[in-house]
Amino acid sequence: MALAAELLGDRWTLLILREAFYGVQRYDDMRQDLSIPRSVLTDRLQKLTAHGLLARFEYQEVGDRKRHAYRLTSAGRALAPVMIAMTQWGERFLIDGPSPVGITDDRSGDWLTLRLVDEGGKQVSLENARMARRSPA
Amino acid sequence: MALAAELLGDRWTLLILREAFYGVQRYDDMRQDLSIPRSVLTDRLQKLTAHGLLARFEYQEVGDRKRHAYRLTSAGRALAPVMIAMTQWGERFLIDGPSPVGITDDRSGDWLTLRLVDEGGKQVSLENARMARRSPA
DNA sequence: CTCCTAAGTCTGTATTTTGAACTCAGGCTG
DNA sequence: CAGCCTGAGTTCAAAATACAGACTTAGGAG
Repeated sequence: MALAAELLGDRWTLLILREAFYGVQRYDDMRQDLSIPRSVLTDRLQKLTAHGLLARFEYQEVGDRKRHAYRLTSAGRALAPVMIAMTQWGERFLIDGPSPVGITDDRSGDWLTLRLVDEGGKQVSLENARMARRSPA
Repeated sequence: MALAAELLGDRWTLLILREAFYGVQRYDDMRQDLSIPRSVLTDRLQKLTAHGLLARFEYQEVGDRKRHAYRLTSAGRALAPVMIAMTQWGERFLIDGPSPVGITDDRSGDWLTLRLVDEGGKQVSLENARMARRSPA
């Protein structure tokens, strides 16, 4: 968790990843959406790429030259629960209502939420959750 | 989510909250655990308190004067899923193995994990999760 | 051969972080 | 009661980062 915090813990990285989740892949689109300074965007994209959360790829639109952009890797996509958890928290404690985007099941269309489940798959409330040290050496 | 990222998105805030989840309440204990500069710790504790994630309280050990320290509010505790999600992600992609702390159900002792569930409470895999805009205005 | 655009790099200034020293309140010790 | 100790800060200068804006580069279009 400390390592994850080190990687994600800065003002822009989480927002850049959110853009990536939204499907934004191009430098200038991110820059406009976020109003992020170019040098910082360049730096963060490089770091995220180096850590394997984003992959740089070339693309070419018809009648245009090759360009490159970024998309989430599987490691990047696996951060979805973090995003969802932050969104759900923000909805409850920051804006007191649903945010404009949510998560759905692409088969049923149901809205999805994150829950704690035990080893048998049963849902457990946060009230009953405790931190515990693994393998009490 | 952007608001949550703004609040949590810095190198130290998440680590301070983790300390709070571990039960660390005192300034100097946090400072030692994290090796965080005093001025930054003071600043972050103030911000977290101002935002209602931590509450400052007085305590007094026998034969000692009153001091104060910090503990999580309910809004702070509600961030647990974010911490858990980050920890689970780190376990899979950063350290490739279980981290030294996990979450248990305090009644059964079962280890708990975060899962996406649909409106009926059924678990859904991340593969089937899509971002969607709410109330297509 | 000049213009345009996406994706950068460069540069000088402003803000933040850092580490180290200093403060302050109160109990304890001699 | 003078000085010491400890937890919880504040203050300061130096270093690192972020910022805004100008500049660069590659290739297609006019």
